[in-house]
Amino acid sequence: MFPYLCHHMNKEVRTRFAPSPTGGLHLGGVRTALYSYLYAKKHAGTFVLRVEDTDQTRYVEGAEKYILDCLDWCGIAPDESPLKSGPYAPYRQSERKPMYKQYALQLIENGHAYYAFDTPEDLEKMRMDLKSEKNPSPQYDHSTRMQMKNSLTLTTEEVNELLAKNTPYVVRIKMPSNETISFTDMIRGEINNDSNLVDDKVLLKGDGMPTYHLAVVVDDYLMKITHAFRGEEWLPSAPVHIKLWDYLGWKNEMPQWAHLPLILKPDGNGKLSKRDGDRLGFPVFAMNWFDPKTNETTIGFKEIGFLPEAFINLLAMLGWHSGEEKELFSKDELIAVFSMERVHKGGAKFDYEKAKWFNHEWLKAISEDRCMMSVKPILESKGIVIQDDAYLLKVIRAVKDRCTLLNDFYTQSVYFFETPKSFDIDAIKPKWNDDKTAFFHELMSQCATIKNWNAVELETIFKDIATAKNIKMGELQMPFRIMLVGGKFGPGVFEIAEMIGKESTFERVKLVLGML
RNA sequence: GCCGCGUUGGUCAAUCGGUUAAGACGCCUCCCUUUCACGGAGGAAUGACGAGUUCGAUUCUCGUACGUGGUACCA
Repeated sequence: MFPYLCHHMNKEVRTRFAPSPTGGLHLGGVRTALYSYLYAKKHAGTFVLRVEDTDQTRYVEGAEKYILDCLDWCGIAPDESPLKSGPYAPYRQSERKPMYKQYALQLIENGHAYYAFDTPEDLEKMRMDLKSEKNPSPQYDHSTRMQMKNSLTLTTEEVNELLAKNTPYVVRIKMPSNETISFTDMIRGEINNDSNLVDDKVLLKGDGMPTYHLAVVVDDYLMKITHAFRGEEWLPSAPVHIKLWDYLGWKNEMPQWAHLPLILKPDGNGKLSKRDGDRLGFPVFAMNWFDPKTNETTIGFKEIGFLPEAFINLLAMLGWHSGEEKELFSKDELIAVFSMERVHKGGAKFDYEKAKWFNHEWLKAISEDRCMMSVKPILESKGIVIQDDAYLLKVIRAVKDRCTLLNDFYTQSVYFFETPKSFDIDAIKPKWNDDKTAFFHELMSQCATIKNWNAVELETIFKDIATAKNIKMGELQMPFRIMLVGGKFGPGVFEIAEMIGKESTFERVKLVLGML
């Protein structure tokens, strides 16, 4: 029925995420990886990570490991990667360097590419000479290539001589003239480009490394990639890739393209960047990123207290929608319902409030054990000593609904473990009087004889004394809360008192009484 | 400048020619709660603009505007 689709339908689905190891892993990058992962898993396929480290000048130590760690944390670890080798190794383009040149040469041989010997100065001169108001950025293309120093304008002998003398050169694609280059994008449908407007992109650089354009085509072919997802910023260079697949004779093996919409900054306009996060106070990287060049650490979603479940859930919903009202999806549910037909075309502004809402929902959804596993190390890292997991579990139950991020558990539960370091005295001092001081002394003396310290009994005694002394409960509960918690928050006071025990309760009451 | 892509409430979005134009986040009000949350019930708020096609356009076509991406020996 659709013969042109058959070659894809019969193949094992293979998708890839191909980041450059140049820094922190951005939200948009994780989402590209996530969609690639979901698509592959939905079709029982393979998800590959290929490191695009062809630009040696931008290489950052540690970035590759970091990216793998991020994917791991998100639960979308690749099936094949530099660390988990597979049938198409190596998975680093720098290690694949010897593989690219032959294809560049093949293109030259077939007349679809050419040697270019222009120096950076030559290029600069051409651009300066041709630059005008109408044409602010002149290109190396069909209109200019015959004025440049390349194997199209030089004789074969001249070219061979330059080559023999090891003259630096690049290989450029020779874009065709007067041709409409078309392809079908999974998200956007048919896209057409005028070949005259596309420049002769460099394929092989002076250092022998391929550019992205050559490498992505060669590697997607060699690695048998069937579906290639990438950011929308690649759309303008897609025609170059389309022609490359064609010229290399691999047209029938070309993957289906999907150019994902951009994630935009919440205010104003433009692509979301690390700077926006710094400015607006939210992370844009998946995990903490330590930049060895600046010695600066940028906060990540993980470290600020996001659950990986929530993180991929919110990312999935940023640019995709199931069509139903359900918004909370586990990874497995996403795999089941994900479809490219429901990916949006337009960019989406990132909304941190909504992101936090997802985490809050996930916090409610996960098991108490799971929650404890995540929270315990956070509390311990802040110096809280946890002797009893059963007690921790009770604390978590008591404060869970009040927490949005994992780190909130600290402020919401420190007072269960230690005496508050500060008390919001201003909240009670103005209305304080001797009657109230007497109330608390009476409370302690009556409680001293309690055999079974618990919230119900404490509350009864508390109320009885209040009634006897004719003081409103509200006037007493708040001070009591401040004494135990330090501030105006937390679960019911009597419940807190029961949990921290009689001794701690009295200790804190006396402490604050002394401050009034 | 040129080229590509996009445009439903403040934000994420449903709708695939006929609806009172869903739902969620956020915001506001009320209830619950003598704290902060959770929860519950309500509310305000939307099809960029202009043509055309059609009995009928948010939906299809064209134009305009706006936004965004690209225009490197960076990816």
